[in-house]
Amino acid sequence: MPTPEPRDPSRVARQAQMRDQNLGVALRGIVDAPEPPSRAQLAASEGLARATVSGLVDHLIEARLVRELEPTPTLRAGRPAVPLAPARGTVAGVGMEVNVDYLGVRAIDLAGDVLAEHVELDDLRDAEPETVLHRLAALVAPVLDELRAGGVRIAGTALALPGLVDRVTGPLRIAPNLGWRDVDVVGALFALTSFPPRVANEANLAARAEAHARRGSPSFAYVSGEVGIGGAIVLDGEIFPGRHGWSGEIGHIVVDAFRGPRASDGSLEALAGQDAMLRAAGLPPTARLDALLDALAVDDPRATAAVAQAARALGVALASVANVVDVGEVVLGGTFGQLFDHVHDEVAARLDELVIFAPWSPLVVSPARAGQYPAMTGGALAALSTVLVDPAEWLRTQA
Amino acid sequence: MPTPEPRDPSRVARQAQMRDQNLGVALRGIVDAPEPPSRAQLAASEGLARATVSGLVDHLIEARLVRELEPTPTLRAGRPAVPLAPARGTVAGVGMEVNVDYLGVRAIDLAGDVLAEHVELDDLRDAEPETVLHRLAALVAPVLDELRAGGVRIAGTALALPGLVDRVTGPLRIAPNLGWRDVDVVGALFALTSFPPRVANEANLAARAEAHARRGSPSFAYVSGEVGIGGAIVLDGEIFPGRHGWSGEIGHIVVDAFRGPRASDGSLEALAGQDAMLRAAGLPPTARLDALLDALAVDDPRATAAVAQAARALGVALASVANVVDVGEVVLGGTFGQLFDHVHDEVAARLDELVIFAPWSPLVVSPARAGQYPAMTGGALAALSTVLVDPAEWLRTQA
DNA sequence: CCGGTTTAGTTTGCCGGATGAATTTATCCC
DNA sequence: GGGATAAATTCATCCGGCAAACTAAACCGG
Repeated sequence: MPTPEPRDPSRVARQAQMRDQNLGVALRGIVDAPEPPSRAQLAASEGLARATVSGLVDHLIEARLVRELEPTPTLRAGRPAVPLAPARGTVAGVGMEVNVDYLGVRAIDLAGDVLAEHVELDDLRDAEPETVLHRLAALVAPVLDELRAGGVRIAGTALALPGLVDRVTGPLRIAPNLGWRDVDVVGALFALTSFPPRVANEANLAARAEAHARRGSPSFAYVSGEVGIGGAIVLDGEIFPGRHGWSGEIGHIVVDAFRGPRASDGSLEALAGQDAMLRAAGLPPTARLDALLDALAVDDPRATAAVAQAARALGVALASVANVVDVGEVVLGGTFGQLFDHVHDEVAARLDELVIFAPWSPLVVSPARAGQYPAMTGGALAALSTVLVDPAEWLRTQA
Repeated sequence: MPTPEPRDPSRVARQAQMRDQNLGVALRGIVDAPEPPSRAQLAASEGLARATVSGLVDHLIEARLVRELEPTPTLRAGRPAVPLAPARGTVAGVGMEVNVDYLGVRAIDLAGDVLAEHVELDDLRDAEPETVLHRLAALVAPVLDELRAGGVRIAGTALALPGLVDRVTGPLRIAPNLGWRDVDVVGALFALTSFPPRVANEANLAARAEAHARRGSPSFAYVSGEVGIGGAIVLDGEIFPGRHGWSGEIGHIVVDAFRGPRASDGSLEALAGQDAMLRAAGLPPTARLDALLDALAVDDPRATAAVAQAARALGVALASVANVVDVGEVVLGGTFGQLFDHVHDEVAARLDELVIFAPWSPLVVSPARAGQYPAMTGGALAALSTVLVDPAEWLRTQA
């Protein structure tokens, strides 16, 4: 007899799962709601019976994932509703980031409040991974201790890196701008913080923060212009991960295949990366983005031409993305967020010209609004999502 | 009071849905299995209790969606298992296609057998949509009548078109190579066949057939080289639809942004479309692909160069796709399937060179194997999927 | 101040459906 | 013919969502 290969059993419905699933529905309904909903509103909006919701909410309150607010005085007749909101300071997701110019931590609770944050600015190019990870651990460990001392449960930790991270097996594959390659980041950090972190691409996590900042399950392509150019695809508020978490590598799109001997000479990163722009603008490679912005402010012709050329490449690359994954909005973050006013028109023009569905569904180009160090926020949110996706399962692991 | 906006209630679990959902799990378990499974195997592989599966299977047999096969003589002790297989000739999906050179119908049952098929070859460029749809209806109507007379229930119909179709609202937006624009295809065909067809992009449906032919939920980027160049992204056996069903427009990827006055002069379709290849090979634009193949067979230098150039553009475009959506396999269909031996090496080389994750997860380039007119097959499968996704719901609509 | 009205939340009995154990069925093997 | 073995069915149980009844807490009008 052929051994009955166990297929993915996630699709089957069991009653044991039913309650777990609805617990998640209730929790997300409360966390994602624009206004604190009452039990009755929740029942109506999710299509569950009031009795069912009451039981679920009781469970969530007992688990300190949800709290009841004071009934607000309403002018209507009837018993006043008890508004429900995510609990504050009871669970934290911890986002960490190592990037070319800095490293840091940020802890966020279910209500979205920042509970702790530390950033160290430093040039980390070509620093030893081991050294850097020790520094990071030294930054993170006290945060974790302090949170736990305050009764905060740690939902998890997540590290953002500017490189290719294998979602399935964990190790960092390559981070060109850090000079890292095949580093077992998960193992190292686990040893140092006794927490197994998720590790993910910086742009993917930044896009997650961006999606969160925009509420309501938006869909967009996110471009993160740092030293390299990363990106991510967001669909209905969810990061599109691909098989290994290697999706969204927009910087490696080739927009000029016949430019140099190697096809990669025509990649977006080669044409519109920070180094390329500075060089084309006639600035020294050690210059920072501010220098370019200053030059643009005084209408320096070389700077203007450099940015125009980069914007054209960016617009063409993003048009390809839109044609392939059918997203209707493009969000420019990092460098391109700062250069937004200088690139917007060209990017929008290329999208209008090249995206086949533009006549029926015009594309929108907007700047990122997730604030500073979005990848740290996104990492914290990713860690918290463990709780939000299946609170019942998470509570069992905590007990 | 703010009206409680009804959110997407699909996530909540109710017991009424539980049985429906598991009925689908059981049916798909039988249809997708490589070998006809017994009730006991099904229970083991899906993680359901044997009692549960028995009940579900009884229901499916009664609904004529599943049949019991003769127990095969096995040499083991114990009561022999009753193998279960999809029923034959009880339900049909009907796929239709209008393309530049032909139009046709194909009806397929749950077992994957072709129950009926008709194709008419003709040059349909610039033909009136109304005329063509009448011809199609004249081809389809007798098929539907005949099937129904034989007791076959029609799960649905689906039409493949070489253009941009709005998944949400229905009408064809634009089919450049047919010369159609903003045609209400659904309404017209509904009036003619009294069936509301799904309408979808030809490449997306062809990719669906390709995924079906490869069993086991493969992930790949599909390229359909017809007169234009279409494509689709397949993830875990599912077509990636995008918001409107407009994803996978690989032909509109720009690989040479600085080639001509318009950026679209450097699109893949402009560089590697059938017309472009024929022109570059020095063949008249009225020539067909066979002429190019003949020229290649005798090592004609212009033909060889033309195909090499096209293959380079194709490889570069597909590398961008792989970088953005993290797929590990590329399937070449249509023209590129016929040219497979002449383009494979160049495409594979560009992927190896440009896809950032290639060193850790090498890319595979393979020819399509879904047979002739894959979009017709894909359309039939798409129609059948209504039954497979939620058999209980479908049975209710039939009653 | 009190009864009526309205809305929120809880209690209660019911019911559908998954489940595991026990039972029946059908085969092989000695 | 009597185990042994495996498949399929039967049956009592249990879990959890549900509708309806009920309680709670507000407003309002007299």
